[in-house]
Amino acid sequence: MTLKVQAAESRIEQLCIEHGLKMTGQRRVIARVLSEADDHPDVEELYRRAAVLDSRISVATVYRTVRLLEEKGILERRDFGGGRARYEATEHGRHHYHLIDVDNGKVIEFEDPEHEAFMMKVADRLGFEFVSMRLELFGKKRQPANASSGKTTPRSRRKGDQT
Amino acid sequence: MTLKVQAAESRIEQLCIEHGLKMTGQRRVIARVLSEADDHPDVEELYRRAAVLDSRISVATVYRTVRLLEEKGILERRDFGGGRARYEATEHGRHHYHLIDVDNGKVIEFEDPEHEAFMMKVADRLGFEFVSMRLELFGKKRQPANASSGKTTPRSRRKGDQT
DNA sequence: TTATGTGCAAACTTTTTGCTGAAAG
DNA sequence: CTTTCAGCAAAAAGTTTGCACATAA
Repeated sequence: MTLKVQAAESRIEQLCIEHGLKMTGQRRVIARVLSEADDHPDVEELYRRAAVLDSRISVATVYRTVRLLEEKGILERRDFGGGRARYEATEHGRHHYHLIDVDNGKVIEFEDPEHEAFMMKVADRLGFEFVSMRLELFGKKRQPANASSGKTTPRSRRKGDQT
Repeated sequence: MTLKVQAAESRIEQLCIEHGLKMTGQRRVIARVLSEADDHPDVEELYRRAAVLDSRISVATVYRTVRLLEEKGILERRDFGGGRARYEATEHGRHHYHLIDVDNGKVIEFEDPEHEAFMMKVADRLGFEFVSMRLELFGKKRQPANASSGKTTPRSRRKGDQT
């Protein structure tokens, strides 16, 4: 009987294995960071989090891994405005979508259960096999009938967006 | 009576004027290029088209203009994968969406009349005022039951995508 | 006439890559 | 043992910006 000494494989690591990827220490760490993320980190942020678990990791590796996993369909790239790509694990069946607050870049997730099925039908009707989709909604927070409109509202594309 | 010698203002130029923008020669040209585009040009492409109409224009100006028009809500930025931002005029009411062929980057447009109304409701329910949305569907062309599977299929992100 | 826009080239930011040593299978 | 991966630093790609001149209103 083999004794399991290491922490169980993370969900993303599982998927990597299923896709036949060679599991290096670095990939395992990045996979774990991704599995534990419940937000939409960009490469910098993934790198930061990975470096905490294992400092002998480089940004280049994070870039290469993230690209690889995207090609395998394990990760999805998002663009919420802000100049850098952000990533989240692909969820099959239980898709969620994003509402981005244009004033501060904050991201709110929402669901629409019928949506994915509908999009698969659209793809099918156009002669395509569904691979993935993105739905991004941009909005401004509605003020709850409170007046002070002289706020310093950042308007242009900013670099450090949240969530 | 004033004689109109110049070509009529382009649709985008109209919008610029309505937004109180100073109309320089360059902006007029870019506005026209945008008005006449029925695809999703990136900055390079806009620059190329604009340079045909007026060669004393620079890429920097195209970047600045495109950014300005996006901030004014006249243009919308898209990311179809391929590393550069692509632009199209905002359409109010008659939104269309994009299906991207993951194998060759080609973009097909499709409509869904109920969709925008539904998204406005979602935004509203979450306490936001609808600003804009993006919907991108990625798919692989379904082979019409014809077998030859040994094709040289480009897989990674390529730089010169179509449409 | 004044505020704003433009061209140019340099700077910046994000992402990719060539090369050499390392490690997975 | 062979093939693929990682680190590093250099380069590429896309986009922004400072400055001096030009131009719209």
